Order: sequence, then C-alpha cells, then structure tokens
Amino acid sequence: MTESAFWRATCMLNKLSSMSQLKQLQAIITKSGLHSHITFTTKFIFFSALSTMGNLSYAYSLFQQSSIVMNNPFICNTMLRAFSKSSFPFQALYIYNHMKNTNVVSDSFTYNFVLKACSRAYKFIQESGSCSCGDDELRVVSNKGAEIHCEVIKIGFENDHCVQSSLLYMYSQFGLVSVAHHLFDQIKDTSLVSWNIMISAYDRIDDYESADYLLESMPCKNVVSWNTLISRYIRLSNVEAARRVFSCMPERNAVSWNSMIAGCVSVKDYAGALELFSQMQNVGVKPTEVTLISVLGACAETGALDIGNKIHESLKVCEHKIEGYLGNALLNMYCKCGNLSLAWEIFNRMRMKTLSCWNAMIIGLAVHGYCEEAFKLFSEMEESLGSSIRPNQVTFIGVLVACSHKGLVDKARWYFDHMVKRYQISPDIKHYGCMVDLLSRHGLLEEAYRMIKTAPFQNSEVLWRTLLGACRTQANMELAKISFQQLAKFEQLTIGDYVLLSNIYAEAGRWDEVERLRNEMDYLNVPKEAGYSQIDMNESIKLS
DNA sequence: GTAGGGTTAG
Repeated sequence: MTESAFWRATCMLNKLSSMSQLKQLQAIITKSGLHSHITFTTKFIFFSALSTMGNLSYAYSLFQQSSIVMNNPFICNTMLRAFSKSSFPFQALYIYNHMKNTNVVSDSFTYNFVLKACSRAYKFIQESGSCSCGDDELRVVSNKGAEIHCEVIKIGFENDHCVQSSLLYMYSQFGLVSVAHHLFDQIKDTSLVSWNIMISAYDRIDDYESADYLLESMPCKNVVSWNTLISRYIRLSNVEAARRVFSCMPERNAVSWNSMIAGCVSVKDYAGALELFSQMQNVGVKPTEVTLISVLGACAETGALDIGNKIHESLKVCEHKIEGYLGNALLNMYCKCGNLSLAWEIFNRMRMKTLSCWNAMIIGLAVHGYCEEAFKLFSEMEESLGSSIRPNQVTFIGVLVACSHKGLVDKARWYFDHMVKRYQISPDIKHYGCMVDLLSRHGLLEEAYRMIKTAPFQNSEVLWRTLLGACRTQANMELAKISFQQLAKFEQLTIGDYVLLSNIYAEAGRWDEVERLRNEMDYLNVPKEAGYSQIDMNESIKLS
C-alpha cells in the first residue's frame, strides 16, 4: 500500500458521482491492496445506500462482507437510516437487533433511525391490510417501538430533540396520539418540528379541533405547517380549499407542489396534475421522487406514455436509482400503457422487489394476455417465500384475471381455493367478480348464480350485472329475470341493465316484454350515461 | 481524520 495510491483514491472518492464510478474505484483500490481500508468501505456504503444514484441492495451486500464492517457503528447507522426510509423498514429492525446482539455502540442517531423504521413498518403493515395476521404484526412493531423508547430513557437520549420528534411521530403513527401529546407536554423547549408532528397527528385522526388549536397556539408557522393544512384538504378531497391555502401561503416548497399534484391525481383530475407539474418546473422547483411517482400515476391512468417515457429517460440520464415506490410507479405506468417489455426490464432490474412490484407485473401480464407468464411469475413468487414476500388479495386478482382471459375454469377454481386454504385470504368482491365472469362466460351460469348467492357481501350488484350480461349471450331468460330482479333491489337500475334484459327478450321474440321494459324506462326516467374517451394531445389530456 | 438526524407529499 503506497501513500500516493491512498491519496489518489481518496481524491477520486470525494468526486464520486455514479455507481459505475464507484465500481471502477473499487476495482482500482482492490488492485492496490487498499480494499480493506474502512474509510473506502464507509464511503461506498454511504453512497450506495443513500445517494439518489445509489443502489440499496448493493450497499447491503457490501455491508455483509465482513464483521469489521458490520460492527462499525457509523456504517450500521447508515444502513439503518437507508432501510428506515426505504420500502423495507423491517430490514432496519434486523440491523438494530444485530447491533444489540453484537454490542455495536448505539448513539442518538441509531435511535432516531430505528424509531422512524418502527413508524414506517407500522404504516406498511396497516396499508397492506386485510390479512388476519396483520394485527399480530402491528402488535409486534408497537411493542418493539415501546421497548426502544425504554432503551432511549435508559441510555439517556430522551432529551435529544431529534429523538423526541421521532418518538412523537412514532406514537402518532401507532394511533396513540394521547401518548404523543403527553410526551409533547413534557418537552422543555419544543421545536417547530414537534409542533408540526402533533398537528398532523391530530389531523390524521380527524380531530381538526385539536389540530387547529395547536396551529393557533404555536409560536410561529413554517412551510411544513401550511403543507399539513394542504394535505388535510386533499385527504378530504377538497382540492379547491387546498388550492386556496397553496396560493396564499408565504412560501412553497416541493412538498407543497407534490401534495397538490397528488391531490389532483386522487380526484382523477389527471390533466390538472400534469398542468401543476409543468408549472412547478416553470417556477424552478425541482421535482422530487414523489412528484414523479404522482405524475407517473397520472400517466398510467390516462395512457400518457410520452410523458412517462420522458420521465424514465431523464432518470436514466442522471443515473437516478430505480427502486422502491419510484420503480413501482414506472413499472405500473408501463404495464397500464401496455409496454410490457419495458415493464419487464424495470421489474428484472429491481433487486429488492416489494409485494406491489410482483403484483403490478403479474396483473400487467394477465390483462395483456400473457397468462402463462403470469402463472409462472406467481409460482416464482411463491417459491421466494424466504424473502418474506407472500401473495395477497391483489396478487390473486392477477392470476384470476389470467384464468379468465384464457377461460381456464378449473385453474381459477384451484387458485380461489388455494387463496383461502393456503394464505387465509378471504376473497373480496373482485375475486368473486372474476369467478362469476369466468364461469358465466363458459356457460356455467348455475354455478355462477350459486356463487353470487353465497357471496358474503351486501353490494353484489356488479356480480348480478355480470351474470345478467352472460344470460344474454347464453340466452337464459330465467336467470336473466332473476338477476334483473336482484339488481332492482339495489340502487337505480342503469340504462345498460334495461338494454341487456330487453335484448334478451328481443332475441327470444318476446316483444311484449321488450315493450313493457321500454315503457318502464321512460316512466322511471332512467338516466342515460354519456360516453367519452380520452386522447393524449401535445402532452395534455383531452376529453372527447 | 471523518462523515449522519426529526415534521408535511407517495
């Protein structure tokens, strides 16, 4: 090891600006025998884990290379920090356990990151929902959080401002807002951050009175306080009120824009979202990952492949990492816009895949008729159970849609059964929808009928409507009549329902019934739905 | 010899 080689490498290290450079530098220092120098490893891991050009799974593989690396407190904190804000917060908890088990020294940073990981893990379990094991998982995470809180007090970090904020945030994510408030009251000199956390905590449990009280009492407001207010209105689908706050607030940052864009997407105002996106760039606010995720969502829903492609290109140019939410948004956009080969490319390049990635790809393949590929991917997913990925209700929609596409009745029955027996997932209306559609289109009207009758839902009109549609193609007047009567029990019958039944009668030559239905329609004044379509023109969406 | 943190948006 020569000193000049060391300095040359250090100099290159400070100018590091892409993963390819990082790998080149790695090769150089390996040759010169400097590879065991912890300074280099630290920088490599830091860059890979946290840079926008990084690669988290690569960072993790570097982390695992030796016990010297794994027992370095700064490196552990770096991995903890990266996982805590990734789509894999559970990995952060593993790192924390590893630190405890091997006596790696923890500091206030460690607690800050691991508390954040608990908050995120809790949120992820909540959002994945609907599985019966979810409650146990939530309990495990909240116990872990409380345990770490005890540790914080024991070691004496409870007066650290950032740790305090992370604790407030964690308890408010757990839904324990009163616990958070109790801690807040005990803080001697509260920071603006802690006020903002409490306000959004009350907002999230819809206690606007308490939120507004805090908002009024706080010593001064900042852009985050205003953003919290924007997101309240967005959550209430009141985009106009959000817009008013947005235009009056003294200062706007990327989050303010992101909230407005996401708000438009959530009320399906995709053109509005794209308009805000271009305004944001015009006033010189740099889009963040979150901006792109929302905009890609708008592209996916409207088929604006051009804009989606442009975003992908710009990410490639600045070598931005494609993983997590962003990777999934791109994947989803390509699937929805029908470019399956680019979707595959994104999917295969993502080293650490979330459940949403698998689901988006399986559904993408299924709806575009690549059914064998969808089944194959599902099997791969089941075989990768060691990676803690397990199919959920959305995954089964994918395989059922694939069965439906190819008319594979037996296979669909098998998946339906498999979902309940192996994964304890109770089928929802969409799974029944797939089954009823498939069965009835294959002439198994009686079986479809029995299925709807035993379905545990109140709102099964969409199922009856599917059956009614199939009764027309199968010319089954008896079941058509039953379906129509069932439909009439729900809200107002649509024009489509009348047309279907009337066509069934017409085809059977029952003109008297056709006449009766027409009169009934006029008498009840059944609303007609205007048809519309969307086209992508000069990067904006037109309705026609 | 030396890095790094909490809130709002998905």
